[in-house]
Amino acid sequence: MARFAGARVDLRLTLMDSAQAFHWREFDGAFYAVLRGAPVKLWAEADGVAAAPSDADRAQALNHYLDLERDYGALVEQFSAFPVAREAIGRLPGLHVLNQDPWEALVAFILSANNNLARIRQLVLSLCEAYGDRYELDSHALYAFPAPDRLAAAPEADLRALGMGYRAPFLLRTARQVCSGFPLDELCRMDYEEAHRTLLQLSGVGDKVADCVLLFGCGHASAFPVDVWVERLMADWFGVREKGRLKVQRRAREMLGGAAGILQQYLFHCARTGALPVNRKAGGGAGLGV
DNA sequence: AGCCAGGTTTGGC
DNA sequence: GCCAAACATGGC
Repeated sequence: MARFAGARVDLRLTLMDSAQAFHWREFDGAFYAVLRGAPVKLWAEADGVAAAPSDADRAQALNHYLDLERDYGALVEQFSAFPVAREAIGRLPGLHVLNQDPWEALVAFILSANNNLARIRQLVLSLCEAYGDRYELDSHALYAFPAPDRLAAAPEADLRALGMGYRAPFLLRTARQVCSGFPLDELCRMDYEEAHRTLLQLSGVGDKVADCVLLFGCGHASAFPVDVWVERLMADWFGVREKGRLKVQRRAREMLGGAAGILQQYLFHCARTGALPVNRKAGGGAGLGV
């Protein structure tokens, strides 16, 4: 068993409740998924996190996946110019931004378009169960994310039967693009602008989904996905009331800098859960008195 | 019944 | 470049 002593990450919040990954499952207080072709179990201990099964490579991979290298304690100081940032960060101790596989983030967030969290999770799990390799751990069946070629070979009607709806052809086209040489693994080495521009070539990927892939799957911490909630919160809490979401994204990245995306997760979660108040109509707000 | 959900695509100016 | 409509599905 591998131990990550002193790890402050809140597993349930980060893996299940923060809407950045959708394929983790919880059994008896532990969290299970297939990572890099092998099933993993994570659970909280008195001082840190434990993982099984364990080997040196896996521990190293998990350390990165859970973003344990980042100094989350420094975030409040880093965003001290924005009182609402302190408020949001303080309310969500242990929320980390995962370093996921870019393909997995890409698939999950294509499915996220104009969709709700419960259904995104259901679709991702269905996709894994239908096309991913099956594993078993602690007598629980676990399914890996299907590789691009597995998805590319699926009939569109079958994807629709799983509930993908109009996103089925997007997913198919993107799977084929990835199979025929799209540089998914090089996005992490490109600068943000180039990586963002490159992702827009994929079917079903617009500005927002591209930013999710960059933030959750490519280590681009400055990527700042602007969805309905973030659009509202940027208007209400930061006074950013630009017309389009891309403009809001640009303003936010200027204001918040290299870790904009990390803060985005805290803000997004507070807005979505109502922990901090936002107006439903974007731009209508009187602001927050903090 | 109608609106909403971590939007994108398409087609018209 | 900006704008509106269409797009599947399920929960409330």
